[in-house]
Amino acid sequence: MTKPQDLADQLSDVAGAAFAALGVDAAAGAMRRSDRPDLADFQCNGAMAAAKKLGKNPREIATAIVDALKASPLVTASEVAGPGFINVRLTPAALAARAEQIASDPRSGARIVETPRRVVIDFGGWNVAKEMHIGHLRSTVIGDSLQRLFRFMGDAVTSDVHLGDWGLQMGQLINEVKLEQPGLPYFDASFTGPYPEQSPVSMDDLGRLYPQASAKSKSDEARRDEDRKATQELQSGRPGYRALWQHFCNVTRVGLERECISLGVRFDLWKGESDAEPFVPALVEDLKARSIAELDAGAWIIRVARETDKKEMPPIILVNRDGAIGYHGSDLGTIVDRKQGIDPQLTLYVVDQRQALHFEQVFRASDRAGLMPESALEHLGFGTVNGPDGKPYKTRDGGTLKLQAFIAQADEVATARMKEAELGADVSAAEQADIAHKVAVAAIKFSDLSNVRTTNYIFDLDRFISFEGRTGPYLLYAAVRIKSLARRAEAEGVKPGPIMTELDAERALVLALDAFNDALRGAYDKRMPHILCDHAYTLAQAFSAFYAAAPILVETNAEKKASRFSLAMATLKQLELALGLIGIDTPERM
RNA sequence: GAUCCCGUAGCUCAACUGGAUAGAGCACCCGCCUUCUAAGCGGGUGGUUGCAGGUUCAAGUCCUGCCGGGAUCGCCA
Repeated sequence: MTKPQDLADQLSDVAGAAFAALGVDAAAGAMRRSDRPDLADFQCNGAMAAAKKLGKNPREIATAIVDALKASPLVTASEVAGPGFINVRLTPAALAARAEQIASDPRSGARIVETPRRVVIDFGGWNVAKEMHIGHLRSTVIGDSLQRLFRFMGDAVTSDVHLGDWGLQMGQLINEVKLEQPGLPYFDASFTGPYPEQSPVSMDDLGRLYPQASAKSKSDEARRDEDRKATQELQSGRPGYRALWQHFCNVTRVGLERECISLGVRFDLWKGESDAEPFVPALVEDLKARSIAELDAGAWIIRVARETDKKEMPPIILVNRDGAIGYHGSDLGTIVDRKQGIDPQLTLYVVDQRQALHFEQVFRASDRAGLMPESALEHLGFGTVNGPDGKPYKTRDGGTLKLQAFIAQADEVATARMKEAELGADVSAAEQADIAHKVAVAAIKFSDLSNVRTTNYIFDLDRFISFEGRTGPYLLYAAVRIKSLARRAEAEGVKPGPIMTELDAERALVLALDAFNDALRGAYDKRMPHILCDHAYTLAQAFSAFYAAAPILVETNAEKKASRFSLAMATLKQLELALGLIGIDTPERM
């Protein structure tokens, strides 16, 4: 990390040096925002642990640290509290200086990583022939937030949607189309082409055929064998199947791209499992030659169990007994592809938590095979989206809620809310629709991302698209009020000036702004977007309180007016930055 | 059966990896628009953190055992 430092880091340096002087690791000096704003701005709890190590009285040690802190020009008051808490209150000058720094910094006080890495983020992972539904929201929204965050922190990110386009479901689908339209040339092995350019199936057809085929394959052993065979033939290049499969992919992609535009999500690569296919044969041969892959019950497997394992660790199936490549094999092939192309130092897989075992297996196999070390591969699991019964969300009629319908519904509610509030009456219909959509997307993304990534959550439609309280629209509202303020200020010729922190609300706002860097670091290190959501909300809240308590344009004192205006503008910049990292776009008015 | 995750206010969720008086939002009650957008602000009610032990200056957080819910456990992805 490089300069400038946030207030906690500046204080930590002072306290850390004092601890070091006592022969304790400087890490003991870590300062953080106080839990007790009534007592302090920042606190340090290191004295207690240090006292234990040194066998000394914690209050005695804390007193020594306090003396050092008091000598700092940043500190106006510092004292020992309770068993050895160190409390610090900052000088107005220190707060003002930090506020100025944030106000003038395009990154709003956020630092950047020292050594950028090449990072691949694999998310989305939608399946061909399946329309996006509510269950696909998390990977998309979390992955997108992470790619924005990692880029902002300075890493070289490549995002890849990694479509599910290569497994058994493709064979199932081919056979299902064959049942319905047996006369198509795709099924005629003697047909020499060319195949029709027009797809024989629409997305609606696929949406109908897919569950149908899947159900048959599940219940009917003979049909399943047929599906396996078709899958194997597709994978080994049967022209008719390839041509038909290409139609499935194309038809699906049109719909997926539409959702991406609607959600404001972008991928660098639209690769799929099938793109790993060219890398697999050589990989398999190599692994066989090195005896890493072994033949077992007709399948080529890689054993990944370790003696230290507490749980059962099944081997991965590199090539199944039909000669087809499953998702184990294609995931390894994908690693080879990325290694040869991008050569990432870190790969993040944003995939359902239920696939944790799968990724552990693949990562171990990759490590054993010398493709990429386990340490460079990370599965970022997320919880499932459940209904009120605690089971994966279903609509009242038992079906899945399509993402497109869900977004449309959110748009409608947002539009209705705008009318109700009589806002935006003076803008064009097109702008109104644009605002409503931004509000809807903000509501959806914030609802999802503010949950801890790893836990399941209960999906409540009304709560998801509610616009009051701790919601995406609340954040937009705060930003929009500042934008409105900026327009008026412009018209009145108000200019920003030196920042002062007189009122409690002003102090609180500066402290909130200062916390951005720490929130970013937390969200980045832990790959947890909810920490960013939390920060954005806290900031918006601090601003709303400030906005109510501190008049700006009507303030008669010119210095106060200029200071508050500066604070407002600094807040807007940081709020928009933070929202941008969550994937939320701010309208000009609402 | 084995392994892992979860259990916090009526509801939905936080809690900076062991710190002070466990915080938000919704719902409910009381105030605030002749000052910059009331999708807002201020205040209030609401907790034995599933249960029982243990570790220590300090436990929602760590260890053990229960209870309840969920997920996963070789040729589907």
